[in-house]
Amino acid sequence: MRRELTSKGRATRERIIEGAAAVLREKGVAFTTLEDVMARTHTSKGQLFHYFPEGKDELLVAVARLEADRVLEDQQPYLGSLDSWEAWERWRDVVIERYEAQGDSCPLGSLFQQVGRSTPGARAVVVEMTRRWQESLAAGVRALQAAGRLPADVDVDRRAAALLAAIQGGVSILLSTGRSAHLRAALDQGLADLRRAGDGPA
Amino acid sequence: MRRELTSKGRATRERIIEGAAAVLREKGVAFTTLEDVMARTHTSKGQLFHYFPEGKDELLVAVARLEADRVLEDQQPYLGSLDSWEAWERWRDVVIERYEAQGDSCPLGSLFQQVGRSTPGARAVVVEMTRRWQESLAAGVRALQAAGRLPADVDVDRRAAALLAAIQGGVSILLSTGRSAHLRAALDQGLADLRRAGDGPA
DNA sequence: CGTAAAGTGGACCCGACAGTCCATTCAACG
DNA sequence: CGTTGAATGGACTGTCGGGTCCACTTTACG
Repeated sequence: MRRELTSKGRATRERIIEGAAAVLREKGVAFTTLEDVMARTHTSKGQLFHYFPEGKDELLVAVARLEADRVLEDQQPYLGSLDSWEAWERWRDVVIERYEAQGDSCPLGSLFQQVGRSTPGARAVVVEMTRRWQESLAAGVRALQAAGRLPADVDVDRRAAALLAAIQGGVSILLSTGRSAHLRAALDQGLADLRRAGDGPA
Repeated sequence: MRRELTSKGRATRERIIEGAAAVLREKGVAFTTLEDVMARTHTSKGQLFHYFPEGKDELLVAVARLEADRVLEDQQPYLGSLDSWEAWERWRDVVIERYEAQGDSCPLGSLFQQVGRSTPGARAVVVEMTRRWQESLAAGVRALQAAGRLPADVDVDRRAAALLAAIQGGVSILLSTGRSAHLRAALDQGLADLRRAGDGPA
């Protein structure tokens, strides 16, 4: 089903996705039109539909995929070695800083919220993304266990799921209220509790 | 600025808001048109703009306000007396059940996500709603303290904020993936941790 | 070269939908 | 009653924006 693309073609396609991602980050899914993307990427309607025959939805999915990869890749340096409490705290700071910097435009949050329900394939991207992110967190928890800083009976998956939910919830609230207090609280509390699971009883 | 409304007028206004809320719950903000609302409520364009001169946005804010009240009112029986662990668990079950039943249509979530950013007054509604909800949770935590089931040095506000974020995050993930596992995990874990803060060190 | 396929530009179409306007009906009240 | 303002109905407008189409240009390749 994939058309052949020359190197020029691939470049243009890339440019469109990147540009669309930028526009989406600035204006949000709801207020972004194809014309916006065209203006930003110096392309024409023809090209847009040449590279994304299914139209807007297909483009959005492509952007979602890009942003998803980017978010994870972005955190990889921190997510990759969560084997000490200091590492976890550094990670937490990065997450908070990142989202505060973005202010109230979350490339993924809004994208998922809006696109996730409309198209069928889009939801798959979201599910996959969630799975990968949670898996990274779970790996971090396991690293703590391996390092002997956390007892073996901690429910790793539940912890990871709860942490992911904490981030999402904090971001969600940040997006709609403009305040990051909840994100902070959720992560601080989540980490503190995880830590207590180590020091505490058990 | 408020026009005089006869009793008939007030009834119609109510009917419009209720009907709009129903439609929004079913179709989501993005896909709901004024025509949908008109059809559902047996009203005409004229009436819509008669009662909501600012147009769609004003109507959406009205609905958001209604739904916000409804959600809190709905949980009040449980939120109101969170002075035992059993009460907290009952509350958690109700929350999960409620959201699972709604499936992937959250009257508030999507409403806030979409409306919250567009209009200025809408954001205020969201902030207010967040504040009230968190306050209810905080009251519950304090009730636990008062009942001697939780040490006094627990950071009540942080706990409440984290719990709220957990709910929001869980719901957010439920909405975009269709799975409630994260909501469950977040609430279970949050409660377990709160409980441990009571039994545990300290 | 030449020709076929990929790439590019943009005019055009059309449905959807928010919002306007006015004519008509209804109800309160002196 | 009659008149005034609220309540209602719905035709109409304008715009926005996704999607189609086709003419034209560039690139790949024998």
